[in-house]
Amino acid sequence: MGQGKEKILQTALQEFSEKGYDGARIDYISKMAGVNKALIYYHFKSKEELFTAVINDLFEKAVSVSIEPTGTSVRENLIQVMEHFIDFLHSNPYFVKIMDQSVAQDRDIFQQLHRQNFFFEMVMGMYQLGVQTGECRKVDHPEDFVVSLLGAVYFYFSHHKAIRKFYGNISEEEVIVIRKKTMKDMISRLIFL
Amino acid sequence: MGQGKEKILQTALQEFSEKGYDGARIDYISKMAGVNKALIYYHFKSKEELFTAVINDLFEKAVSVSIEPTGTSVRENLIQVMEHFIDFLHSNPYFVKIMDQSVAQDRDIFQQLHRQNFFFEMVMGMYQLGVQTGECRKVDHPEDFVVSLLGAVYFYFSHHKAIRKFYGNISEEEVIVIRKKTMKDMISRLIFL
DNA sequence: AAAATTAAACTAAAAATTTAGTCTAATTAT
DNA sequence: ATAATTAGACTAAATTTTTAGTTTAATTTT
Repeated sequence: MGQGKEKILQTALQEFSEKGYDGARIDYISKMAGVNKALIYYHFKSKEELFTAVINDLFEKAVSVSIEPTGTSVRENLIQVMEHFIDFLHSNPYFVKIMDQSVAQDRDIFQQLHRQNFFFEMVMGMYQLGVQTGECRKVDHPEDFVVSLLGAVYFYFSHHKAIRKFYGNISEEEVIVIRKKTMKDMISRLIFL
Repeated sequence: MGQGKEKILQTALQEFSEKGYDGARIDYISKMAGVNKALIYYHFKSKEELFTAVINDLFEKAVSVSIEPTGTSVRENLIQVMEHFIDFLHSNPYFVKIMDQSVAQDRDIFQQLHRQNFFFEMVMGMYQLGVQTGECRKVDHPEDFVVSLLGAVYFYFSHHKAIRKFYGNISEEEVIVIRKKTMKDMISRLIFL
């Protein structure tokens, strides 16, 4: 395999994540990737198939970074998982963008990806374990708490462009540190005793 | 004035919010609105201008529902404002959708809308007042707490399609009640003493 | 040799935009 | 009063532009 295919996928990810499926231009991708347009159609049947390939490629690389918490308490593990989530969103801005583009319009490939539920289920499971071990307080609607927590983490990244200014002139790394601290605080106060 | 213009704006809001700017089709808007395509160009110079008109129209109607908390404590007021925010997002699904479409791609009209900051500034101001009156605890990075809270509220609505299933077979109104309760709980535990 | 890649011109369809004109109700001039 | 004029709302059809996708023949890489 030549390096063309990989370059096309990279560039297409960027283009799709910035412009969305409809806004993305094949001509532009070929120009940016420095390959001939015909090469794109040599490797991929259509724009739709290129998009699908981009998504699958992204998920393969993304989910391969799996999450195996190693702490000794539910609290520790939950915080580990959340920090991992924050790091992941921080280092994969295209992931967030293309996710949101695909949610906003609802592209069918998205309905098929069961990985969407994965994170929710995991956090939910950890909470339930915490209730069993007596570490977590019982709440009436844990699913709503989990959704709120995930939203609290996700929102900053998904609306980064609009939100970032509220943090002033510090580096992105510093923001990430603050975010982790806040989330730790939130988790502790919200669902632990 | 004929009823055409209003009908076009309504239909265009729906179309843009569902398909995004690039995915939206003038043909489809005219068909759905039951008007001739040329009428759209009679009222609006271009697709871009129609989009801008839709956004402005939406903001006018949306922000006219202003928020004047009437409680006697910062806590009460903050909760009132948040509940109002939840109600607003609940009853304006197009607003949320078109917001997210416009944030994802960054359409320039969006940078111009100062109303984006409005809600953040208000909540932030209320928190600072709470610190002065001794109702709220001091946190190192209040801006990050406010962003997190807003995210916790917003996320459910922006990712409604993907998230809704976690709540099971209850009515949307019931979910809203739960959401309000959760937010009240979160606010109390997170920033009040 | 086979696979990967380029170049550039091309097609067909889709979508945006324009044109040239109609219809109607209100306003103005006679 | 009534004829002339106007202004706004609207339409049908044509035009222009954009864009995905193709083709062909040649070149480079493995």
